[in-house]
Amino acid sequence: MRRGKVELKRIENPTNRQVSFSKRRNGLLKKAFELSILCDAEVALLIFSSSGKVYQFASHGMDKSIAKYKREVGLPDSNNPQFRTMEFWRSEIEELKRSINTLDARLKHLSGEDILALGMRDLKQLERQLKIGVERIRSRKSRIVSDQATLLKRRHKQLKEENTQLQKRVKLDEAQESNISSRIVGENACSMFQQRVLQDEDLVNEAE
Amino acid sequence: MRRGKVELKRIENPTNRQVSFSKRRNGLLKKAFELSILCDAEVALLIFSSSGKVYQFASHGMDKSIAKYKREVGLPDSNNPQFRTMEFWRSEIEELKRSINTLDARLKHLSGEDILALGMRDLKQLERQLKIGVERIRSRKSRIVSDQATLLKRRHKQLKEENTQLQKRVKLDEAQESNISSRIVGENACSMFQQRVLQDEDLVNEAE
DNA sequence: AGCTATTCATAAGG
DNA sequence: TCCTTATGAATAGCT
Repeated sequence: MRRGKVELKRIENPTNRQVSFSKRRNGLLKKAFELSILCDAEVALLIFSSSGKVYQFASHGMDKSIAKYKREVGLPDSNNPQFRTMEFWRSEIEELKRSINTLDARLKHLSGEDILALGMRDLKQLERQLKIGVERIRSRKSRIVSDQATLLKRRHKQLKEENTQLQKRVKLDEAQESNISSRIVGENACSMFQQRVLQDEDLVNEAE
Repeated sequence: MRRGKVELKRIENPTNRQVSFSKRRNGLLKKAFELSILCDAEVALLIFSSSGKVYQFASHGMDKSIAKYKREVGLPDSNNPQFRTMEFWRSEIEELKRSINTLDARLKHLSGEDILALGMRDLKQLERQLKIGVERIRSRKSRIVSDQATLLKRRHKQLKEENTQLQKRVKLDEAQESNISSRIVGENACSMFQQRVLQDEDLVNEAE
């Protein structure tokens, strides 16, 4: 039974505080609800307990009421993070789209498309640029071809040397009247030779 | 003096409703305040009157409480508009960046840059494309030159005709013993002739 | 959680 | 809008 009016300060006893919280919270939620019904008002109530739990009442939806609050009270705050972030993204996307348009136009020009609006000066520069590109690509192509030719020559030389060695060995074997172990060595060497030749054919085909 | 408990429905009498709103609003705000003090809770209360006025109480700041609500309640709702919008923008930007990278790579290749990783097949296609571009640009250039040549020829013809007419007129004037009015016509015709010649010289220069 | 004494809130009326 | 008043509602402290 209540003795005297309650003092307006934090209830120090944790148990009493928790009990009071529970009762007053329900009372507040009930009164918020009643106000919204009886007086046809939009009421939004958020209660966070000190232990972190959330209790809420919102007659017209919490998000709707928050949006309304932001609109009516938070409007002059144009440097709120949401607004800034949105502006940032908008400008970011604008910039990216501009980049794409520039790149796309340049690409078309280099392909000889959409060049009707270009003047003689631009056309000449474009042609110069294309010739440089062609030259670089030709140079790269011949570099690849010449590298592969070098490789072929080296392999050819290796093959010839192997061949010489093998012929020597065959002669040696024949002279010594061949036995089983030497025949096996000879077969292995022969399959290695065939493998190399196949690789070289691939290289030649690709370089065409 | 209250007779019987209040019925939980909208108060139809507008005056009574307004008075009740005023009283209950204050009561609710007071109780919200008491709850926050007595029980050490975070309380945020928004009341919108039907006439549009906003009343609020927030023990820890309205924006702070709203942010806390969004964090704790709005987060698991992954299909809320904010989250969707953010995801949409992120993917939009990703896609744009990918487009830019593709265009940039293609542009470099067409300029003969960054082609070390390309194979013989790609290089050949690139060269073919560049040659097409060069051909289109050359074609456009010669079209411009030939158009201008046509224009020059037509003007040349016009000039010759004008010349003939002028010579005839001069002869006629001389034969009639020239007067003041015929001299003025002769001077105008002469300046027109000089102007045309200057324009044609510009055309020839630009076409080089 | 339920009870109860007590204070509080507030509808109606002026 | 404020005051008054009667009365229902809320709730602190206890069990």
